[in-house]
Amino acid sequence: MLNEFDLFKDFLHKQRLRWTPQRKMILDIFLSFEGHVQIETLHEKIREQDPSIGIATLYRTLKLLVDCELVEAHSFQNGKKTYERMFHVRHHDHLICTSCEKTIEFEHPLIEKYQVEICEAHGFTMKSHKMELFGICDNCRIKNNTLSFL
Amino acid sequence: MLNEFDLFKDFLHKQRLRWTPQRKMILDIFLSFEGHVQIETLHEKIREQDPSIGIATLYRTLKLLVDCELVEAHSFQNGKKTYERMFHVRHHDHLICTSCEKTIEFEHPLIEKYQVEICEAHGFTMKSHKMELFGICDNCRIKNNTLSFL
DNA sequence: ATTGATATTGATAACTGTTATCAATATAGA
DNA sequence: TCTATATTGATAACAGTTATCAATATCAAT
Ligand SMILES: [Mn+2]
Ligand SMILES: [Mn+2]
Ligand SMILES: [Zn+2]
Ligand SMILES: [Zn+2]
Repeated sequence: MLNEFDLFKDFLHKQRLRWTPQRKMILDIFLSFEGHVQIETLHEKIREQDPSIGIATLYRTLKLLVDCELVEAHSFQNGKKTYERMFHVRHHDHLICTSCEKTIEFEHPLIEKYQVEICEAHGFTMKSHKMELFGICDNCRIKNNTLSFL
Repeated sequence: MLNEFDLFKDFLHKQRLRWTPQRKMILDIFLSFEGHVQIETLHEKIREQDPSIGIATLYRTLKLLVDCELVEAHSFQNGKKTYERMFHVRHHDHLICTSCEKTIEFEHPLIEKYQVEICEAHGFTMKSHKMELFGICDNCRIKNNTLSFL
C-alpha cells in the first residue's frame, strides 16, 4: 500500500518537480506530530535535526503537501496557519474553545448534506467548506465560575 | 427608536471613550455602503471627504464598532478583512464563488440548531460560529466550459 | 465658561506571517 | 557524465494591521 512518501514522490514526479532531502525531512518531521501543527513548531524541530534548512523551504514544502492533498491548511482565529495530516484522515470540522484553544473534531453528515444542497440551490458547484464552532469548554467555564467568587 | 449613532455614542460613553468627529464620519461613510466593505474602500471614500483622517483611526474605529456589535468582521480566503453592518441585519452565513468572489448570503435554521447541539454534546457553550461554503457559481462554470473549447 | 485629566489623533515605525528574488547548488533524465 | 532546470538558503519585500508618541481634543467637574 502506498504511503505518504510514495504519494508525495509521485506527485512531484508528475509535476516535474524533484524529490530532495529537504522535502523528505520536512515530511518526516511533519508526520511525527499529531493533529494541528504550526509552522513554528515544525521549524524548531527541523532546526534541531538540521539547522541549515531555511524557513522558505519549509513554507514551500508545506504548500506542495497541501497541493497534493496530503495536508490541509487551516487558518483559525489568531492569524497563524496550522497544518493537518489529511491522508487516511476522514473529513471533519472543528469546535474550538476561545478561552484555552482546545480543539475538538467532529462530523455531522446531515450538515454536510445540507451544505451541498444550499450550494446547488444557488447554482453553485461546491468545492469545499469551512465550518468552525466557537465556544467555552467545560474546563474554562468551571474555572471562570470558580474565579468569579474571588 | 435608537439608531446606530446613538448606540455607538452610548457604547463609547459606557466605556468612558469619546465621541469624536472622526468616529462620526467613519460610521457615516461605513453606513453609506451595502454588504461587505473593505478597509481600502472605506479609506478611499473617507479621503475624498477629509484627507486628513489617518488610516490608524479608521482601523481603531472599526474595531470599536465590532466591539459594540454594530459591525461584524469577516476574513475570507484572500487575507483581507471585510466589514458588514450587523444592526438590524439577521444572522446569515456565506456562499462564495472562488473564481469571481461573488458572495451569496443564506440562512439554514436546521444547521444552526445542529451546531448548538454539537457544542452541547461536547460540553461547550457556543459563542459563535463561522460557516463558509466555497464553490463555483453558474456564471463562472459556463464561462470556463465555453473557454475550454478554445 | 474654564479647567484639567485623559482619550484621541495622525504620522509613521514596527510587527507578523508569508512570499519573491537571486545566485549557488542539486537533481534526474538523456 | 552531462546538462537543462528545479531547488535551495539568505534575505529583502510585502500586506495588513498594530504600536508608539507628541500634539490636540473631549467632556465631566468645577
Ligand atoms: Mn482537525
Ligand atoms: Mn453577509
Ligand atoms: Zn477551554
Ligand atoms: Zn463566480
